[in-house]
Amino acid sequence: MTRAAPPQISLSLARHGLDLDATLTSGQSFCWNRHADGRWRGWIDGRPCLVWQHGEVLRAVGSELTHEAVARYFGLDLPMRDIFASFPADPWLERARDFAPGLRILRQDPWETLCNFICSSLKQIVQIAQINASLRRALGEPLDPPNLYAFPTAPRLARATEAQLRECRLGFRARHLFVAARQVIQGEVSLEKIETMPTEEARETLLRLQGVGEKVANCVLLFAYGRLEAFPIDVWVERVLRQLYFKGSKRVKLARMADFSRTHFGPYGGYAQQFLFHWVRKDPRALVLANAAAAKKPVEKPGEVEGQA
DNA sequence: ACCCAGGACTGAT
DNA sequence: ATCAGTCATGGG
Repeated sequence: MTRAAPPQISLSLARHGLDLDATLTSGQSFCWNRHADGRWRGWIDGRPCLVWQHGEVLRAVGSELTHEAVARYFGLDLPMRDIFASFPADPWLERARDFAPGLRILRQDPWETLCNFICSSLKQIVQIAQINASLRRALGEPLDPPNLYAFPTAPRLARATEAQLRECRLGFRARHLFVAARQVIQGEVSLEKIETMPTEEARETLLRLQGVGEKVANCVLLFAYGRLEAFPIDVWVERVLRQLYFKGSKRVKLARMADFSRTHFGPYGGYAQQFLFHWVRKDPRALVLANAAAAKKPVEKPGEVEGQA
């Protein structure tokens, strides 16, 4: 049986701007593979698709894929002008933003995003992508184009044995994922209800899940629920914050850095965080500059606020 | 061999 | 409330 080829979706990026490569390699999504011709094979709202960019045009093909779904996924409805305008006058942040100004925060499926970040602890980004692919192959529903598998649903993961999960190289994260899946299917946490909750309540709800701490909760809030104030602090962000805003002081505690980040970077702090994260990971000069900043002068007075207001 | 990775959980202070 | 130990696994 033959199907009509799905229509090609085309979106103008003239107003909004987008750097597809930077966005898809910035450690927020783990289901995209870049072809040699520059096209990206991946998933939007659980539907397989192909996406590519020619300058100020974004194109996508995939069955049952809509213009609105693609625009929403890439956050093309966000007020980027306001977001940039809300940033503080901060030379470091400006540098990070200028490194990849087309970096955008995605709006991904909450369940898959939750799973990805439960699996993310003490893993490198490439390994998280490998785990995502393994889970699809081992437990996901096979789709029409062969060798293509949907991400396993919560019931499917809860029905799996912990041994099956460990075969996906999850290690100690297998139990976390297994328990979290049960919590979701038993209604202990409703991923749908989180959608309309105030961010703080949404965060508290996510924290009830096994394997979800502050960092993972903030990643899910930011990369799936569009809560742009959520500010995940992983080892990279912690390092760059410490070096740039606390002069390398090892004694500053994480809670204080989170507090500083919220007030300093403002209502779209999550976006600032993503620019900083991508910058320190991808720009070799970032580490040099950050180290130089940290070497300037260690703090003397522990009570003082180091980061410039 | 050694250190690190988009951390969270547990049990002892 | 804070804090070190521990948890698998693969890359560099």
